[in-house]
Amino acid sequence: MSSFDEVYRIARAIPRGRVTSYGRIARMMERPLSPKGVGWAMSQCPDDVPWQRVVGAQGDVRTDSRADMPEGVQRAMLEAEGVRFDTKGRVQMQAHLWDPAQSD
DNA sequence: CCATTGACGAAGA
DNA sequence: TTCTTCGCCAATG
Repeated sequence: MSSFDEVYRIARAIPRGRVTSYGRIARMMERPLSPKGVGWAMSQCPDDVPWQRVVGAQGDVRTDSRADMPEGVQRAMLEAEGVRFDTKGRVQMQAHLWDPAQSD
């Protein structure tokens, strides 16, 4: 299994309404990638991966910088599954961070 | 092989 | 709290 496949396997396990960060995924791996490595993998993930549930360590939406992706899409998708944002436009990590131990 | 560019993140000012 | 700087690592030309 390649490192990228492991990134996708972990991302697919994130439940609806929960989020995690690039760096956390990096550390969950058997052979850790750098956070940027995970970001690169996510930039070309398969369609069945819930990419919107992966945000920056402080809850930042990072996909708005991409020209091929309309701004606001990630936030809209997350809000549609119940994720709340703070006044600065960041995900309320305290409330939505995914804890694999609970897995729900 | 070298330089540059990311869907990053921690540390310091 | 916001802004810079720097390390990280895979991909691309």
